[in-house]
Amino acid sequence: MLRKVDKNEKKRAIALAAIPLLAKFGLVKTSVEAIAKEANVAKGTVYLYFKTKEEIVLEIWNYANELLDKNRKENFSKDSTASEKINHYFDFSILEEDHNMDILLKLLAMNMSTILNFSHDGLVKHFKQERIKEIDTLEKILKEGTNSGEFKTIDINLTANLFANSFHGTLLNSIAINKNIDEIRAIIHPQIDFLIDSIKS
Amino acid sequence: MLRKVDKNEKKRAIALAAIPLLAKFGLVKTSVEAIAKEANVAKGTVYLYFKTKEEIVLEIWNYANELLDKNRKENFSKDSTASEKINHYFDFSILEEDHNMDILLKLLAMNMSTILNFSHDGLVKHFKQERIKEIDTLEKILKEGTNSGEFKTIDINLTANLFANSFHGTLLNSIAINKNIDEIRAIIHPQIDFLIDSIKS
Amino acid sequence: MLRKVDKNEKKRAIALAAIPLLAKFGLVKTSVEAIAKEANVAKGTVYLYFKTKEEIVLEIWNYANELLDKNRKENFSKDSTASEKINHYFDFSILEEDHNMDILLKLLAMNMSTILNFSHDGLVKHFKQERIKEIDTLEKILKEGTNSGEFKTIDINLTANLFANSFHGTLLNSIAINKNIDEIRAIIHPQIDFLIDSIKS
Amino acid sequence: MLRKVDKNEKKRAIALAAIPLLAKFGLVKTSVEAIAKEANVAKGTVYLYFKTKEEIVLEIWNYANELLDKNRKENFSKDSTASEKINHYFDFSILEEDHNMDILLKLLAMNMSTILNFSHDGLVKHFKQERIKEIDTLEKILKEGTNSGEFKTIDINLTANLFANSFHGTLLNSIAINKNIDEIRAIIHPQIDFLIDSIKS
DNA sequence: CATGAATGAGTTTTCATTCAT
DNA sequence: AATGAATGAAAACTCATTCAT
Repeated sequence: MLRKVDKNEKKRAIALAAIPLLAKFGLVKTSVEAIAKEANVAKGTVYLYFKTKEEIVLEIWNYANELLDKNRKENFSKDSTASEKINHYFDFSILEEDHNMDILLKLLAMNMSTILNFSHDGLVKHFKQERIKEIDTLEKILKEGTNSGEFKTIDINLTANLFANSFHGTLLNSIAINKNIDEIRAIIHPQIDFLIDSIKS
Repeated sequence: MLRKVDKNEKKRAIALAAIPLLAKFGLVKTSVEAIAKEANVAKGTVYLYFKTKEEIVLEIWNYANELLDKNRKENFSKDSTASEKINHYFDFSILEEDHNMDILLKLLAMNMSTILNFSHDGLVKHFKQERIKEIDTLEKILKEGTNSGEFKTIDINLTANLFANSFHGTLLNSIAINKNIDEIRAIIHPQIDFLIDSIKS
Repeated sequence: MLRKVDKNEKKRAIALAAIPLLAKFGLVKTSVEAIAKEANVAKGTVYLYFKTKEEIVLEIWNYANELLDKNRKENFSKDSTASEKINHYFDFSILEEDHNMDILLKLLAMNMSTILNFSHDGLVKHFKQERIKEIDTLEKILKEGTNSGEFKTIDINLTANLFANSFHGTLLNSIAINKNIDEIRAIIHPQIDFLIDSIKS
Repeated sequence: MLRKVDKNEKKRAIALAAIPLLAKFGLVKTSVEAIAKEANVAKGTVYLYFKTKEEIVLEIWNYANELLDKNRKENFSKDSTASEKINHYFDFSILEEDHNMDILLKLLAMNMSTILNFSHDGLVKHFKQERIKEIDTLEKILKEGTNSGEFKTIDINLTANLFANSFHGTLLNSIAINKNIDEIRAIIHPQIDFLIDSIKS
């Protein structure tokens, strides 16, 4: 029983140790050797917990999603209006307490890079699920807003996608040209505000 | 008389032959060997025209930009209103005559993937320049629209970025989950229309 | 329990396996593949013990120096006069028990060839150190001989260099024209004797 | 008739252009491409005059020997004593008028390196002939000296070899540790003098 | 559970040589 | 005679993965 917990913890520990490396060098240029060293285990040990190198990325992705979900749940509970919820949906300040956001950004870039390379089916599948979940969440908030009269009558799905896509586009474009977390925030929030304004009654 | 070979033409021919491979397998998984075979030349010949494998990507990128520029120039000349210009800026139907758009999409994905991996300085530099050019072009169109009274008074830079980012975000998210060109078009255009509506006087 | 492998032993084993190949084909024409095959390991294993092909040569050089030092120490302890010591300094019969001298000669040729090509800094550095050690040793013997009255008053440094250089010259010239160890010995020893005679009181 | 002269001249011109490159980078690291460029001809042209890259080295060697022969002939005619002749045999100051001696030294190193690598039969054969000629010349001088009473009765062959070997040994050892022509001269001449002294009556 | 030595397929890149023009 | 585009064999080196201990 206890063993099992240990196992998951160790798995996650190895994955977390890999984050800065992956963020810095990307998946291809980060060797299992380096990950093992960073996690203070032997190379063989990594393979006890992960069948392939790609699985490490999957574990990190899981971790990141858990973080984001937790973040959003905490934020949402404090909000009253739909606008506030949208704002919080795209806000990660809570993560900042425990993590170096710039590393997380690079990690996101690496994940997106891997996905865009179609080099790992598991990751693509995961990404699709997350996308669906995301649009779903945004649609719920938007519906809430229209129901309450806070927002105009809009095409819910279209608008949810617009929010999500412009957010992701800004993120990726910004990361690609090496902007840091503060610069990115300064770009994203006005855009979200603009979009919210354009659907407010 | 020498065997007459137009160096630039041959260089481009090799680069174009590489497109489907790169689009399908990504840069890392596409070997120079495979590119050579696809281009019907010997491996050594590829290195006659490109110092490194990465340079092939750069040549493709150049080619793509030439295409897009040509496309836009042709489109713009036919337009009268700023709204039409924006719509055309994000429309690539002309390319469709000569190219398989789905392959070009995968290629775009691969390029973005390479950029997000920070694995090729030349490409990142190129990307930055293109971004600047893009925002510049969009700002000009928006200014034109506000001057003519077609658009409301808006934050030009913010709006230009919003257009560009939501376009890119949609593109990348869609490619990542394997949507084809027609599906992507069906998502992008309503979003562009939505944004145009929100700034119309 | 780990598979017990003495890293140093294995490293040396691979290096020793490389000797006949290097002696026969030289450094450039001997591939790591061939060395691996000769040592009955995989190519990757060679790189586990040596970062570059050149490092193998360095290890061989180390080995050769250890052999020679051991040989000289053993010989010197038996000698009484300076003349005898000089003679023994240039005598390698003890090595013959364990090694094929003709292969060692070819190896020496290859090392000298590598040095004269300036193609490996580490080796050149090593060679300089050995030269200094050699002249040093010879000077000590010569001093001993002059102090004891066995030799005339001579320019110690000049004479030490003369011994060393004529020895090396003979060796290299002989190897270059494919003389075998016995022929070389027949040339070297009379020369050494001639030089000793010319400095005897 | 004229054509033939042109051909040899061009062959030599290409070979001479190769000298600094070969001296600097060695045979293996000097590409035919680079030699062609240095000689201001196309790569294919080099192969009109030389069947293989190694033949270029052979041509250089021929050139060097012609130079040395000429140098010695001129010197010898001015000399009266055997001692002077020996001194002049090992003196190349005349070459200095037309050539950068340090480059010639590096070239010599490269040649010796090639020979010690047994990588070119033609060169080894050439080297053997030169050795024979050299010993022959020295023996003649020594005989002259003993006949005239200038030298003691000595083993002519042994002494000739000693002169030649100590000269070559000094040269190679010095080049190997990067000494320049002036430093080398400062080492060689005292050694030659020492040897001459030891055989003087 | 943990290790780390061993593997060998796979990739990039170089360059001597050929030969059509 | 001269060119230089094309070739493809050859080599160094990397690294994910396996498995004996």
